[in-house]
Amino acid sequence: MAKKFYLTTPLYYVNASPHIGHSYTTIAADCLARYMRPRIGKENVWLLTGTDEHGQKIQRAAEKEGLGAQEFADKTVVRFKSLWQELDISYDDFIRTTEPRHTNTVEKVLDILHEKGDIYEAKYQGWYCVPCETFWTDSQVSEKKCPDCLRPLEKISEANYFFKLSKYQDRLIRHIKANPDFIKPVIRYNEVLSFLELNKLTDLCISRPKERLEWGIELPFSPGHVTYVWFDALINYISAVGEFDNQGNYHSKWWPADLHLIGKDILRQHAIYWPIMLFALDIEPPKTIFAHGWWLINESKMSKSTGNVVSPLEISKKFGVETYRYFLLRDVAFGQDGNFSEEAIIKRFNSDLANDLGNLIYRTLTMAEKYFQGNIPAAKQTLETPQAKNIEEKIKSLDARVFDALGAESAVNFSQALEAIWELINIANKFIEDTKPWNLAKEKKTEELGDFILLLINTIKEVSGQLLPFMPKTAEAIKAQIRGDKVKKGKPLFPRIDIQNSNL
RNA sequence: CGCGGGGUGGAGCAGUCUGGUAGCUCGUUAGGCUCAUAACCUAAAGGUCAACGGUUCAAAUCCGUUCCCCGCAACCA
Repeated sequence: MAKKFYLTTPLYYVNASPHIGHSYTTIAADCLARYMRPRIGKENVWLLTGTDEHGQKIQRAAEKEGLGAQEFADKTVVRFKSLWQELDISYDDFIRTTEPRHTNTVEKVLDILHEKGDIYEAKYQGWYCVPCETFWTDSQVSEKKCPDCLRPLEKISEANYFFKLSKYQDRLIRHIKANPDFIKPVIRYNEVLSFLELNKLTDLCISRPKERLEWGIELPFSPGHVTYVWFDALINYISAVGEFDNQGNYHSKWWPADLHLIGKDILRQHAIYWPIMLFALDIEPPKTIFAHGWWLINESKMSKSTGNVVSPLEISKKFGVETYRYFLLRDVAFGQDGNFSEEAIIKRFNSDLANDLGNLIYRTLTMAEKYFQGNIPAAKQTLETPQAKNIEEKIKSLDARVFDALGAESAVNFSQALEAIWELINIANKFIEDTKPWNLAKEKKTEELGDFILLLINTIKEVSGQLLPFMPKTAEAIKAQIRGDKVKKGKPLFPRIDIQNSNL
């Protein structure tokens, strides 16, 4: 396993409230960080998240509310931070693109690349919609009308700065081919590679004139321009954990990032722009970029215009944080799209959490209290059944199976890890049925009964340990019921949701 | 003829590379059991594996054709 683990979420754009997609990436990242910490040492894991606060949309949104851009960002960033608190996100650092540590680094990067000749000035032609204050490229426009408001456009030409993506295209292709784990899952790897092989990259426009956009980081070599979103935002991954020296060399104990977790919608920026920026800066690219899928709402893409945006806060309040985390990480294989609905959550909750996990704990502790007055029986080695042996083996091998799914170099598969945990839970439930403890009790076979209970308790302990990164509070709640050599049954952890009789 | 992914019992998926009795979860039905949150356990029903054609002793799996769905197609967080 790696000696250090630096992982990131994207910087979320603060023009609106966080939605389920933001929470998905962040919960996944948190789960991985929690998984890695005990394994390689807390001090060797660094989880970075943060907010992207520059750009036109924020400037506009601020104006709408009669606030300054910074003021507006300050207000929105709180929504993200408090959501992360609610969802038990254990980030190590939270960076905002308006912080000096970031803006300084961006300026430095711009200077270095400008001096090197990888950023150059050029005329830029396109169409401008005066009422919308929006710039459109030729390819976006048809019949000289604004795609948004359909009003006539003005042809404009302005000077802007461009970054030489094209110069590094071949190198990027070589890098991708030499590093099969660079972009994951495979479908995204192929998508990026074939895109690069079939298209010639055009240089990236990285500036906006201040007359059109004021809210951004000024280009050090052209005070009339600010840099444009992606060039600003991506740099956070290095600005948060290191610095450039006077010779323009970057130093960081964390870089290269081990994993950038992103949504598939921002794959191109991360898999093409970002590594090329790093090539130009002579910095090693990240080890892996993993693009996960989307949550669809009633089979369709979540969007503000259709009004089907799901609030993570609302769902976690309704079903519990632990349920929310579990559902997102379990219901679809990481990388694929999923369908989000309350029905789907309830189904998972009832079958996995209430019936399988919750019930296993509850029935086991009930027996421990009923037959042994809450004492965990000492081992007597009387259980020799194949089922018992099987469980013992499964307990021993669970850690490795979860590791294969989650910790191994090329795997980030939360649902597979959870499936492995649930396999043990299900075997334990069957084991109870097969052993028939109620008969052992009637026949006064106390030693067997004791060994049986002990094995179940050991199962539950292992399960709760493995569950920790996914559902930290649940793991704690389970531990609280099994302390030392005593058990103390609490209320059911996941009381079944009765759809008919609930007001959900 | 742009590139790519996919169409498998009611739902969601695995299996396709390395052909050989079609598997998992949920749902449905029947039974069992009582430690348990109407839970748990067992069993059953249900699929011509999109269609057609080919290769083969044998195809969901290989080849060809057709139909359908979904991503990506340059600055969009």
